[in-house]
Amino acid sequence: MPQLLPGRLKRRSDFLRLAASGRKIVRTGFVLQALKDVSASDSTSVAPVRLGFTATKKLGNAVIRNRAKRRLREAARLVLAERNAQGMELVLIGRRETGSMDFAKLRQNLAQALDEALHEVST
RNA sequence: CCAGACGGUUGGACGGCCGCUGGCAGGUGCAAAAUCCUGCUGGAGGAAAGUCCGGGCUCCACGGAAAAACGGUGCCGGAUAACGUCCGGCGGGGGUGACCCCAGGGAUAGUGCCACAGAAAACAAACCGCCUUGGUCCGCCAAGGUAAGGGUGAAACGGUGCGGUAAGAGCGCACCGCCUCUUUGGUAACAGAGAGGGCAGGGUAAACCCCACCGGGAGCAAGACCGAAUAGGGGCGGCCGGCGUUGUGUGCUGGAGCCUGAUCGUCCGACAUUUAGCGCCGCUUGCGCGACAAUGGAGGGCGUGAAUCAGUCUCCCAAGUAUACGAACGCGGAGGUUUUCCGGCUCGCCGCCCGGGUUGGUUGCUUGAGGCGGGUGGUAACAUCCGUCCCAGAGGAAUGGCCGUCCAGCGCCCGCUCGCUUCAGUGAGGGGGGUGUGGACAGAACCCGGCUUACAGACCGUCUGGAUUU
Repeated sequence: MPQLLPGRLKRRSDFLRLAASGRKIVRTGFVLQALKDVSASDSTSVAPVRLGFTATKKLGNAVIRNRAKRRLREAARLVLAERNAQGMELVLIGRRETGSMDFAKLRQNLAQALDEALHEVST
């Protein structure tokens, strides 16, 4: 089946909703918040997975924050390509080690966390 | 070669796989837009940072200008769109020097302040002193003169020397400094020279202040356009609708008025009847005419004061009545709040149209005081001319993620050369081999000119001081 292109979460209200009621999974390199997209659950069309990224000022200056977001975005792109996460809303929050840790490890952690989140939501 | 001063350039290179975003071309679509696919091509900085100055641009305010207030700037000249920036000078200070630093207008407009110490901190005074005179119990005391010396301080009323004097003092003189005037050079800041003045005018304006000059405010989240759903606003049409009160419209009754008619009043009045009288006869109770008057009277004229009736029309809506109306209120009803009660809330429904406006979208948005190369003018900042180039435009915010090879740089090991020295070590050097490590500060957000701050290093040029060789 054709994988729909992932959409983006952009509004502050979306992030707050995920933070309040999403499933929260902490791993080295990131914090994952996942939630089933309620707005699209009853419709017949398949909803694309929606992604959001957060890097707070705690991480450092703009260069460090942007690098953390870019690495998370790339890891998510690779991990989501081999999974079906349709109808999910995901938020990835950068941590202090996101920009410097080994990328393969980051990708592996994300895959595990995502599988766990998918399992939890589906049951 | 060492040490240093100043200015400039640069801010790792190459490749592979996978992505993001702008543009162009082609394909997909009847076509436009959008989407998707393919190819080509562009895609962070010297500070993109801090947001400290100055401008462009946009909106708002404002009649022009000035003043006041507030804020800023502050030697002179130039550059510039402008600046608190830059360039060239001047003055002061530092350095052997190349060079560097300066918040550098006014203290003779006025007000204030100057801690501690010191006798005294700005207006003249005198703690220790020095000198003269007088006194003396020989310790010194009193009066006067003086400001050279001592002491305090960041700073003490020009400095040094000679003369002078009781001791002293710009008291006099010379030089230096200062002030005023004149003059020379310079656009000017200022510098030089001369004359005069015995010297006034302590510091602080990064205290108030004075003077000169500059400044309207807010910012691309400016501003402009398009505009979904929902709610709300306005208009039109259709449909349904309980009761009461009020309101509004309409009809009738009603009220008022004009006009007309009738009634009425008055006048005229044909005509009719009656009558005096007259005429005629056929002379019986016959026929004809018939004044005045009376009565009746068709009809006509006039009449407004009032009244009555009818009608048309107009006006009014106090009252009555009927009817219409989603206009108001109340009741009822319905909806919904899980159920019941109470309370509160909402209430025509449907359709169409209009306007405002939020999320959102488009625009502003990158061709500009533009970059590069060269010529000309200028000591320079810079100006100008010619040629050439188009060089990021995101929007929870693209310009990347991962990997490999290499180049600087740094560390370690092996070997080499030279020096020292107890045959074992130690120091220095260049560069050969191996190996590990490894690239700073930092991310455009409308755009420019600056300033400030951060920064691993690498390279180039000019100059200064020192050493060595010839």
